[in-house]
Amino acid sequence: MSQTTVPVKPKSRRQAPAQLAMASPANRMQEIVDVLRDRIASQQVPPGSKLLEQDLAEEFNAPRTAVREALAALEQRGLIQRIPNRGAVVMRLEMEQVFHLYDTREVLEGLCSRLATENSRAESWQDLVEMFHGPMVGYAENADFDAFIAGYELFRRRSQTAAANPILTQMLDSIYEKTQVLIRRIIILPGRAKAGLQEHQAVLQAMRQGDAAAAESLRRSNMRSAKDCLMRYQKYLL
Amino acid sequence: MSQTTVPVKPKSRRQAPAQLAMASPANRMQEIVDVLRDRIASQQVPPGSKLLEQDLAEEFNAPRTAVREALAALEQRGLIQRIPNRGAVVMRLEMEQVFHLYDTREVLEGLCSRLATENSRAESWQDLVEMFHGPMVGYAENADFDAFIAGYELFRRRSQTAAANPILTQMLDSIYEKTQVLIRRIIILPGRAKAGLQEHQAVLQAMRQGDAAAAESLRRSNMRSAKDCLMRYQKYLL
DNA sequence: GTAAACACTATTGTCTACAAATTTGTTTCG
DNA sequence: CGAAACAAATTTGTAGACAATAGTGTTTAC
Repeated sequence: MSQTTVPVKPKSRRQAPAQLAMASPANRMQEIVDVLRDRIASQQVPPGSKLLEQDLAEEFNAPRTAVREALAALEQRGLIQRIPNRGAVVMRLEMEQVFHLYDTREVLEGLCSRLATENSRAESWQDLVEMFHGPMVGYAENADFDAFIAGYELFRRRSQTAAANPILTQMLDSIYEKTQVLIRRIIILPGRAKAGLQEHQAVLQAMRQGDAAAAESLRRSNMRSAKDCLMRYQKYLL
Repeated sequence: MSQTTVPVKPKSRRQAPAQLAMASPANRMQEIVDVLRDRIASQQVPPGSKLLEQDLAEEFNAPRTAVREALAALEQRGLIQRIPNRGAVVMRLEMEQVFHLYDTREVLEGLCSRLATENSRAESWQDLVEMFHGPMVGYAENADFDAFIAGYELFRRRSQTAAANPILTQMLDSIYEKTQVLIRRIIILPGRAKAGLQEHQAVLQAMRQGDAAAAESLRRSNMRSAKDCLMRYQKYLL
């Protein structure tokens, strides 16, 4: 009664073609955003670089308007900075900001581990437990960082999926896309790979036992440890 | 040496007019975003309403392009939904999403209280302690919800400022602008105002004593308590 | 009388042209 | 020879026009 019904009219006169799953406004623009996002995150385009609208328009065979919208999106995500009549430059991340990112990431990752543990059966983590006690040990010892990082990302993806919280996922992703480049630099620091491995093992053990509180606490410790390492060696990094 | 220098040229030939503090691309567009944000957050425009580009363009005396950019920004912030050739509607928040928001908010508010405590002198919270033991008690008893909520917001602002973490601030704001309407509905629930007041008093006491860990823990309890209240009375709310 | 087919209207999406501002290059004066 | 002033070119910002698509109303056939 008091429920003010939606102005949406479900009067199905002509069936909708049922292809609603597409990108909202322009799939063209979204592609530009994705490509630029990858380039920035992987530092193919270094921080401080200028992004010219016309160049991008020619490269993507798109009108300048589409590029403009893409740049607006990237600005909102904090990946580029646009100065009024001077164009867009790739955001440079200062050490201070990195610390802010890691402080925030700490509590979000903790939440993610907790929710993942609460929402899924304890046995479902068995394969990851085995992976982090098996192959991952080898990757760490042999300094096979690509495989090692891939393991980390599998853990993250699985955790996020199990946590089943879109808001959380979105926020974590917005942090990842800014700090992605740092992971490769942290992992090569003295003792970091081994420490990270052990910490992940501890988190996974808690998850395997269904101990959500421990999983959260251990994951947060893990993030703090990574940040500490970052602080100790910051002069060698940025 | 290995430091790839920026393509930015600090060759100061003609001094910049030093008015860099303005909104990035178009201050016109930003205004439209802000106004629409307020209307949506305060539900002057109810969920499910259609937003017509032309109407908005006329109202703001702006070209449709500007309105379009504003809508794109609002979509990215999750306040509206744009369906390909059908326009933009104000996002409706489902109960499930509200719970996701509160789970995430819990850990972020906890972090905020902890950082605020760590970064500022313990004495600096004295005035808020007094406010929450003085005037705020009266507001709660007399059901003066506007003043009560204003007190809450002062606490939040002060905490955020003291925490001094832009990333955190941004994420909390993005949660606030979605749940803002709920606060007025939660506060009137049986016993909620009084419980919230006591919980805030506890958090402030911890902050006043410089106990950052306790502040974080108590703030998280506070958020959980609010969420519990929300769950218990959800059938009366959304 | 109901349902499909057609035409019309309204709204969104895309593109091009023009205006404003900034940077770069050149010249001139001390 | 260096610094300021001027001019040209590049680049961003804005606006409006055109095209495409979805929704609505009307007609027509069974």
